[in-house]
Amino acid sequence: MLPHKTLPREFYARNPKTVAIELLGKILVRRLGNAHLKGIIVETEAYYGIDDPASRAREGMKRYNMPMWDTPGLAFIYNVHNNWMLNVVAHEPNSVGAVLIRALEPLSEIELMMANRRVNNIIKLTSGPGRLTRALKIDKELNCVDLTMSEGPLFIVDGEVAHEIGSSHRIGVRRDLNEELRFYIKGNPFVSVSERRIRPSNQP
DNA sequence: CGCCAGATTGACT
DNA sequence: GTCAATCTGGCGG
Repeated sequence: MLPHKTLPREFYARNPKTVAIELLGKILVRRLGNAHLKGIIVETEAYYGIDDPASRAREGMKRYNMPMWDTPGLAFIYNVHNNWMLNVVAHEPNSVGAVLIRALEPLSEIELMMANRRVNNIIKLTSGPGRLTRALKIDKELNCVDLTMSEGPLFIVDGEVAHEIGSSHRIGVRRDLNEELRFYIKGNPFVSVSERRIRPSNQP
């Protein structure tokens, strides 16, 4: 089997919703020294620009959210309640957007991930946006890293997983759009919130 | 500088 | 189910 190829820039230069759906099954790779920590992306969320009340871009361009206006395929990383959120910049030309990586299925260097998280329950290892960044040692140092570069510390490569896709409203946001923008691989045990625990909508 | 909100998590009733 | 820890960025004084 040939080594997986990184996803090209054009992959990310599309509507965030499309990118969120197509990132499912792809493989996130974190290089730490000689080790490659890998996980299959099993859950994502799409965020738009100023028209999206749940988006970090809703208040217009600030220093911390500038990557959302930047080149598609860069990492956009910020902190929420002491947890780092890993996003991929994704939008059409002259637009704004990002995709949040919410859960991974651990693939390789699982021992290292467990050591980083100090848990021995593999289900809890990378099932959640804050959990996976801890397991893969991802923080603001990697903000704006180019995820199309296999020479870098963090990148995304093609996967070969056939899967069925589920969708729901986004998790944990205060003001959601009336649109399902969370996507996950159906039946995958590493998805952060089980299907039956999802309410039909976040709308008031 | 202090205050507050937030795309969370883990511990606990 | 409840609830607090803990950090960062934005904003007001």
